[in-house]
Amino acid sequence: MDKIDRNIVTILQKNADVTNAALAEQVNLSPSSCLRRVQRLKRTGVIKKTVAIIDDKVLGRNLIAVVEVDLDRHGAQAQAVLHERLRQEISVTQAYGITGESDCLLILKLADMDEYRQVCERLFNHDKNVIRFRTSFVMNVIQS
Amino acid sequence: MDKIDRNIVTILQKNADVTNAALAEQVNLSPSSCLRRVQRLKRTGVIKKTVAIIDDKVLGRNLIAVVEVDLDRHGAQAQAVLHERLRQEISVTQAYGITGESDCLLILKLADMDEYRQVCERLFNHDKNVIRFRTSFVMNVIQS
DNA sequence: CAGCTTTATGCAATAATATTGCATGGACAA
DNA sequence: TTGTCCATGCAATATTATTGCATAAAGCTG
Repeated sequence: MDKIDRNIVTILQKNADVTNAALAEQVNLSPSSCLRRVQRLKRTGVIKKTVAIIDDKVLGRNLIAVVEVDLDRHGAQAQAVLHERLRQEISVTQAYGITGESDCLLILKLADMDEYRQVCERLFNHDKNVIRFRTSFVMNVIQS
Repeated sequence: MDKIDRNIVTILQKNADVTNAALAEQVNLSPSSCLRRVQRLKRTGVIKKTVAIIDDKVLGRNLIAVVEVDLDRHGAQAQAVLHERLRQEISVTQAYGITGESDCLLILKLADMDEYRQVCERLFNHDKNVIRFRTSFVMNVIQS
């Protein structure tokens, strides 16, 4: 993990569509050396995967919600159930355990309010460990 | 944007490393037809870009912060300045204008507390429009 | 429904790109 | 120095993406 490797991941993080030859030129390496570095970065888990970024509007997932969740018990056992449910839920794009007022922060990408209602039903209303949750909706995306 | 297109974007959203031939097989198309669909999806902006997902730990950006920001004035003019600064700041990975108690929600990916301090300095302390901000730190990533 | 236009499809040829073997040279330790 | 290890570049090769073309399907219009 030297300077060149960091250079490579910085470039691929922004745009993984570049050809190996173009990438090699940007980092001043021959295509073969560059490729072998990329392969190693993938093999060792530095590059976890590459994904396509899809326009949410097109897929009809234009409604973004931010949910703070307060939990009753913080034992590993009690939380594991919720965590698993969060991972199952396709609209939950991010979920963090956080310090401060609340215990969890979720980012949801939803089709509409009806889907929001359904998700809440599944995640919270049936879980006694969830004491309370507060939702804000995203009015404008400044950066993502 | 038919069923096949949706199928394609769903697959590429999870893994953009698949070869065109493999993708074609998964959606029951010939490689050439499949490729032409992918090209169109890119051309029309459905697929915005493809990026490599990098292990944050490796890059030394292991500290995630969630920041809620309260603004004084909500005029477009006053907000534009902050928005631009948010976009400049490399550690700000997401920024949303939201409903509810606060006005903005930020997700920061940081190297350490010192970087957090510096970012706050740059973003908030010099901006009279920022009345208050509250930060939570991520203890564990449940889903991302 | 026939006739027309438009669009998507698959095949095969071609172009572009990724991948590998191999020889060389630099860095480092004994 | 000498030997080992590893990264590098070149050139050959293997994969993969891309395009031209003929055909078929889907819409449209009268």
